[in-house]
Amino acid sequence: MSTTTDADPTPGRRGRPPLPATEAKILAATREILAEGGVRSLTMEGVAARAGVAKTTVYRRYRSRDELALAVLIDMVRTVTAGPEVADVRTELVQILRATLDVLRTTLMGRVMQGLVSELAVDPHLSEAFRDQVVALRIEEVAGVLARGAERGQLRPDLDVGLVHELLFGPIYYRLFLSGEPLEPSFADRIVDAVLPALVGQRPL
Amino acid sequence: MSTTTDADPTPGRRGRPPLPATEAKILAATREILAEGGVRSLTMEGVAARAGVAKTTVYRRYRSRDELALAVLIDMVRTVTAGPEVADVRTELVQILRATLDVLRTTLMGRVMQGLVSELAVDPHLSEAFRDQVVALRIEEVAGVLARGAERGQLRPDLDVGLVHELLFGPIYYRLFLSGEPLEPSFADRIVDAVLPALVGQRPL
Amino acid sequence: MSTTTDADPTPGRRGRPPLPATEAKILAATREILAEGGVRSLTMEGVAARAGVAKTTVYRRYRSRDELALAVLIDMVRTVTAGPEVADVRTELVQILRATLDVLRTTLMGRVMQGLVSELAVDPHLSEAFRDQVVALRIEEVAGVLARGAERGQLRPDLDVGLVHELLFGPIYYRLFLSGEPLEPSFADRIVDAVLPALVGQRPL
Amino acid sequence: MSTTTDADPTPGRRGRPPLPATEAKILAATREILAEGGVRSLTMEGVAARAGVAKTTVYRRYRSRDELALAVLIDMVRTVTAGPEVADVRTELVQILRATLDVLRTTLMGRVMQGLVSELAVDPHLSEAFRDQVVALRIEEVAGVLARGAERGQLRPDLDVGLVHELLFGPIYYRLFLSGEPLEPSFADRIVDAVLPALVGQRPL
DNA sequence: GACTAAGCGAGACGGTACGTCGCGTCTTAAA
DNA sequence: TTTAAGACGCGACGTACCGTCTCGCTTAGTC
Repeated sequence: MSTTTDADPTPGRRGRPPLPATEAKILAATREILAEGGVRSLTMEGVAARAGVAKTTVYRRYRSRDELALAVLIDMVRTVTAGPEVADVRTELVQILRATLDVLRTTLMGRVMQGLVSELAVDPHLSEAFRDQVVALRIEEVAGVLARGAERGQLRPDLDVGLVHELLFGPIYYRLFLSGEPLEPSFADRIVDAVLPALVGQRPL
Repeated sequence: MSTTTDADPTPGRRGRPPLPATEAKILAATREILAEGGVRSLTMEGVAARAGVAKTTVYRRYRSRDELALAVLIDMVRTVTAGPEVADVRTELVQILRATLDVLRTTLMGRVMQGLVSELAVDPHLSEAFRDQVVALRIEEVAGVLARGAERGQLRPDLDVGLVHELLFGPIYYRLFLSGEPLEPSFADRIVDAVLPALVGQRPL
Repeated sequence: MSTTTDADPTPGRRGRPPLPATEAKILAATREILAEGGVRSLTMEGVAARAGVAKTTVYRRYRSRDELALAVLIDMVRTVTAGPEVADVRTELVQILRATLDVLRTTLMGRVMQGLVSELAVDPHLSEAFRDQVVALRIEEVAGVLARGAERGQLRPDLDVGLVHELLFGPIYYRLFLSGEPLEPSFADRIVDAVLPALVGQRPL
Repeated sequence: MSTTTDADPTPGRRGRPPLPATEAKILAATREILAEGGVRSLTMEGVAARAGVAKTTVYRRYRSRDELALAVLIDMVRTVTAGPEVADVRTELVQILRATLDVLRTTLMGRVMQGLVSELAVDPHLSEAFRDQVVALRIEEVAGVLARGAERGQLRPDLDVGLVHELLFGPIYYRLFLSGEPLEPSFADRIVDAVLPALVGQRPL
């Protein structure tokens, strides 16, 4: 007998449930198109065709091109795993930035971000989703490092996590979006070295 | 991408000369549309209609939507004037960043940049133009400050201008594009305070 | 195309029987939509929504939009009652035509016919049902009049009922479908007066 | 020198004039589709594809499916020529009706009419165009016959042309739309024979 | 009283066509 | 030669309905 007290997921749901295969086909098609031609070539029509799915089915799940692209992006973020915890603040920060640089340089993530950033900057709904599901993770990591650093007495205890996060990641995205400089791993070290002195100093940040 | 209004003195030219008024009408219409609906609503067709000009006329001057937007953007950058030269490195840097923050916050520049950044990141032709005509100016300013600071012995002499520039401006554009935090003037101080220690320290940047 | 509400006495039937209320709700919704927007706006989806019924439920009863419209039409025809039998051929014919004019002018019947005629003309299945259940009734009436008139010696005995029926009703539907002239009651008199001389004359019709 | 007083056809016209070839291709494609599958299968998309023309180009000329079908229909009506003028009323009327029957039976006209009639009955814009460009011609013919007949003393002089026209053509369209009886040529004779007595008699019609 | 077949709601799904927007090119007449 | 005007082929948009198909629930009759 089943345990009748188990919560039935969405109990009153009616109607035919969405096929999980369809979802997967759409995301796969989107990823392929993105890889081949970038965000410029991403169209709802193209995705539907490539996925072997009706246009209406795509629209039923993603109300816009951007929402779809964001879904793929978030899907990819899941795979990014945090590095091991070490005792040294500098090493930890470098690890975090390097992981970000690696993802942006070696996966679709960079191209998708480039194509998505204009929408992200303009559409509040989209940017909220992005911040909640992507940025928040990175901030958490930085917050953890700062907290541990402060405990050990290596860092000032009154640091503004948001600001530190902006100082660390800002240059990376600046390169991705505007300067076009390569996102080489050593960039992580240079950023951390530039910001770290301020994190230990006396003058309030 | 001709944005000059100078008279072209080509002697052997025949036929009707381009009306200078037309150029102005197009740029004005573009600016208005940009202000009202952002880059999303900027279309060649709309610009032509609003300017009371034929579509072909717009195309004759700007080969694409992006080229047109960039022309407006560059047109606006001209108006940004450098602050006065002072003896203090920190003050100079803060002045530079604050000027950038002011322009992005109070003029169309911010919205235009948000709308344009995806194109800028993707189109080499466009990004080159942007870097040559916009970024280069800012780097020059920073380079000047660093040089004077080194002369006075306030700064290390071996600094990488490009890197410093990225550290300073990165966080600002990060806010503009991704985090959505306000571009308040005090942000300039906080950035400079965070980076400055590294510019005077012993460890190589 | 079951339009009967009679209890189906099939003995071996199992499962839940159709709710009679559902049938009524669907027909009512159809009539309303027809009245408001004509046949153009009649959609299965709309009917289901308006009736508060699932699309599948509508399809289970009426396999197409036209079948549904025809059901409503036939439902309405039932209400048309024949006039009293009188001794005068002319009066009887006028009565018949006038009843038709009245129904077409004052009820939904006219609009429904206008919307349905294209389907009626093209779909053999549909037109057969229409002729059997609607036209046949009118022909019967005319046949009765002609027979009684012949018995009394008022009319030629060799008349072609089908032809007479076409001569009488043709002009009415011509107005309804093509000329747009009003279907006023006096039109009945004028038609009968035009056709009657031929029904009594010597020359074979 | 040109005669400056000559009326220049649409003198102030600007822009590229519509290609006549395009018009022809669209109408040809429409005719083909109509012939193959009837009005049911007539779609703007299909017409555009078959004509090798952009959908927008079709819409630029015909704002709806019905307008397009009507254009083809009117185009076909042009080709119907009147029979020779003879001294006998009956012969003339039979000629007219027979011509109509022939066109409806042997050309696309019948099928198009069947498909179009629902729209014709409902859309005032459409029905007006149809009456002005198609029905009016037939009424003119009938009017001519009646007038000449009255001059010769063969017909009553006070006949209502509109009514006579409805009596003559009503039965034909009744067959086309509702009864499904064949439109054989002899039907013309039977109609005329049925109506003619009333046109010469004493009782006012 | 349990089983079972149908009615029924809901909604996913693959489709077709819709009518519109904007693109970038072209052809024309006027300035 | 520039300009205004507008036709044109094209690609994509987002929506409306279509008719079919699962689902899970409800409601009978039959065993």
